[in-house]
Amino acid sequence: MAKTRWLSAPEQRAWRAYLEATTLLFDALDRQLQRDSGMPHAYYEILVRLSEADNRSLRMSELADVTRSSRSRLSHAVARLEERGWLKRVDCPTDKRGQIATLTDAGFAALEEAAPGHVETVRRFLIDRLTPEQVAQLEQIGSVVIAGLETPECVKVRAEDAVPAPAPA
Amino acid sequence: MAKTRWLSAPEQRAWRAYLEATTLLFDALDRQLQRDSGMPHAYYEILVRLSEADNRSLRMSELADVTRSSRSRLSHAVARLEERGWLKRVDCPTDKRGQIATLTDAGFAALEEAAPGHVETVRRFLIDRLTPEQVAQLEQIGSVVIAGLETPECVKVRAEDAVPAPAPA
DNA sequence: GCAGTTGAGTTGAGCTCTCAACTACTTACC
DNA sequence: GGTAAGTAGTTGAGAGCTCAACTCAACTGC
Repeated sequence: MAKTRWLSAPEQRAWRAYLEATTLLFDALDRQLQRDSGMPHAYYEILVRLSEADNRSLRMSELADVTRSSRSRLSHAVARLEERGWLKRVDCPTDKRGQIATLTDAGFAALEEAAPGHVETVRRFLIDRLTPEQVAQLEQIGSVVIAGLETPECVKVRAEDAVPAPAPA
Repeated sequence: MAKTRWLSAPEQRAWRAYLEATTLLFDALDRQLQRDSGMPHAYYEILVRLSEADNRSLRMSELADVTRSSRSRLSHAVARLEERGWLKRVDCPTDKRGQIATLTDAGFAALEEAAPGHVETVRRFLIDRLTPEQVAQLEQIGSVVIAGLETPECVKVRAEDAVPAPAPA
């Protein structure tokens, strides 16, 4: 294995600031949603994505893709959400292996109830603290990272092996 | 309650890009560490912070602060790490309520073993994808968010109430 | 038309994290 | 110096997540 390329001082500072900020922020968001709406953030995301889809419905695998969730995590989560009556699952007519998750009216109502407090928290702890330039920078940085992690090659790596391959320059 | 200030289009894009990138990245980091070193990222952070401290030791509450962890989470985590022999706890001589966590040689060795693969992954999926300007921007953004979440007022809010108070402008 | 393989989704065990309750000690105040 | 309030840390129950194993359906090639 090649000699480790440790992080430089500026890189280290950036990584730690990002890590700490994100830890604090995500914890705060999860706590707010859990307390005020009785759901973790991951569940909120599922409701949001379903609410935006045609017929408020998505195949499980599409839902997993857009929420950046593993199949297993989604399967567990959807089971819980179905127990609460916030969505229901029906068989896919064109592919008998498939399941389609549909947001119920109760689920939509729960989302409408939860959204204002959540958005307020996102604003308060993130967006409203940044300049418009920083908002744009954050989008740019996020996009680059997403691109790096969703190529077929990296999806594979993510799933099974992160050994330093001849990384794309 | 005041009318909700929804996110503008650029704000929404930035928030979602950040959220998705972070979800993917943190999942990838956790998976790499779990697979190659048998520990979650939170445990790695604990080992890192102890290794940097004087005498490789910190009070539980200081360790909780620097790792941005709740007391409870840290207490559970330290108990697991102690079972593995990676650290040990001793009573604090000056405050009988206190406990001091100390990294053992085995813990230090585990960290040395884990670090290269972890740093490689951070580089590969984050740092090496960014320009030096973006690295600096990320540090700036992170610092602003941390500052907003660690003021006494917000610590309190985080802990008990995120209702839209007359937020600092 | 029938193996073998791939894809969709689920399940259960094990682990981490959260929340709330609790013990034990310390500090402040009178 | 004794009580009240605050601080340090732990604990247990409950919930969500990960990993690996599994079922069932759809392709693929012959």
